[in-house]
Amino acid sequence: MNFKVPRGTQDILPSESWKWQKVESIIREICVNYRYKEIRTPIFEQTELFQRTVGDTTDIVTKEMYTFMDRGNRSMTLRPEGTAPVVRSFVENKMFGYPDQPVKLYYQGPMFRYERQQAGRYRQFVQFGVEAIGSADPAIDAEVIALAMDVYKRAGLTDVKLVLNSLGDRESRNAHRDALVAHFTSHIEEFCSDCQSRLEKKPLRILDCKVDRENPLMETAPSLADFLNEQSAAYFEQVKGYLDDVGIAYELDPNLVRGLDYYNHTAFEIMSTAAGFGAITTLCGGGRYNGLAEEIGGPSAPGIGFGMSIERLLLAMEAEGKSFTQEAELDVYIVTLEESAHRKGFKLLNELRSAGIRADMDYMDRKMKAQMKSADRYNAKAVIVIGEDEVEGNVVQLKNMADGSQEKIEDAVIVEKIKEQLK
RNA sequence: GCGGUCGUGGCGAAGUGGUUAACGCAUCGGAUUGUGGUUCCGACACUCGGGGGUUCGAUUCCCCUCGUCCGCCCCA
Repeated sequence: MNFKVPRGTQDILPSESWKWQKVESIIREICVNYRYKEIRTPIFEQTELFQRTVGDTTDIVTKEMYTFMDRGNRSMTLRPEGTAPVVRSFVENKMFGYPDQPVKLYYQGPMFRYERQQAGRYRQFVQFGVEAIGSADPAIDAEVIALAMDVYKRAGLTDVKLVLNSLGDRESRNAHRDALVAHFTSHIEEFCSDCQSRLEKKPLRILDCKVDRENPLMETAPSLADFLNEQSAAYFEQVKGYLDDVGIAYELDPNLVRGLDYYNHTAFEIMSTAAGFGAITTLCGGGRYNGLAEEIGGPSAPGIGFGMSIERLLLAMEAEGKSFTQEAELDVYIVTLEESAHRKGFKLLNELRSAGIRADMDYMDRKMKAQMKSADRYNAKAVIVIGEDEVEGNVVQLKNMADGSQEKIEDAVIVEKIKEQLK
C-alpha cells in the first residue's frame, strides 16, 4: 500500500520550507511596523458562517467547501477564506469594545477549497491576510493596500500591479443591479448558462464572465461607476487620493468584482505581470466589508482587509527570477574516527550547541573522507577531527575549511577558540 | 465539474513486443594506513504508477484506475 498526499495538497520540504520562513518573517516585521497583531482562529467553523457571509451563490459556497458533519451532527467546514472567521471572532470576543480602535489583526495559515489543481491553485493553500475593523476612514483602506504592496516589495517583486475599483454602498449596488437586470434581460439567452443564472442571483458577476467577454452587451452594460451615489463616489475619491499621496500606482478596473458577497466600496487585487507566470496571476485580493460584523450578529463595525497566497508569492518570485539568500548551515562539523572518538565527539557536540554554536557530526559510520565531504556539503566553517591520538592527548584538531589550515587545540579551550574563530 | 498532457532507480532522462532496461547527477566504497570541494576505478532498478486484457512473450499494444502537470470556470 502506497500513500500519497491528497490531491491538491503538497509537502513543503526542507529545500523549500526555508523560503516560507523568510516570507513569514517579512510578514511579521511588516505587521509590527503597521501595528497589526496576530490572531489565530480555528481551521474549521460552522458551515453556516461561510454560507451567510461569503454568499450562497458564490463558487466557494456552492462547490468548493470542505464540509463535514461532526460527531454531534453539526455541519462544519474547513475554512475557505480568512475574513469571516476573524470577524466572527471580533464579534464573539467583543473586540468592538477594545480601547484601541480600529482593531488591526493579521493571520496566516491554511485555507481549503475543493478545486481542480493547477499552477498556483491548491486545495490547501496558505493565506496571509489582515483585517482592520472599526474604522471607515478611507486612509485605512490605503494603509491596508500599502501593507500588501510592502510585502511584495520586501520580497523583491517588481512586476506587480494594483487593480482598483469601488463596489459602492448598498444603495449604489442596488441601483446598479436593477440597471443590469434591465440591460441583460431581453438578450439573456445569448449568454452562457452561468450568466443566465447569475442574472437572477447576482447580475454583477455577469460582467466578470470570461465566456461572454465578446458579447456587445458587455460593452454597453451600465457601469457601476455611474451608479455610485454621492457618498460612495466621494469615499472612493478619497481612497485614491491617499494612494496618490503615498505614491502607490493603481489601475482602475470597473469590471473588478470581488467574488465574495460581503464586499462593498473599495475592492482591489494585486496581480503579477511577470512573463512566464501561469494563467493565474492574482496574488492578493481584498476589499471593504462594511456590514459584515452586523451580518454575523455584532454591532455595526466597518472593516477592510485582504488575503494573499504565500504559494503565489513564491511562484511570482520564481517567475521574476528573484530569490532569498540562504545562509550556511553549520559552524562546525565534527569528524570522528573510531568508537572512543565518537563518544568524545558527541560530548563536545553538546558543549558546542549549548554555547550556541551550530554543530553536527556523522551518524552514518562513514569513512573520514566521506565525513569531510559532509562537512563540505553543509558548508561548515570549521571541522573538528578526533581520532585515537586526540582522545589520548585530550586535544582536538581544528581545521578552518576556508583556508585549510589546521591546529591542535586543548579540550579545555575548544569552545572559546571556536567562538573566537567564528567572529 | 470539463479539456489536454504525462507517469521508467533518490533526482534528471533514453529505450524496444522477446535472453543481462542506456546515460547523467547524487550516494556509497576504493586509488599506501587519519583529512573536503578536482580526477580515475567500482557498486547501485527480480523492474518500468496500480489492476486487468491481447500475445508463445509486454516496460513497450488495448481497457480501467490512481496520480502529475497544464488549460477552462473561478479564485488566493
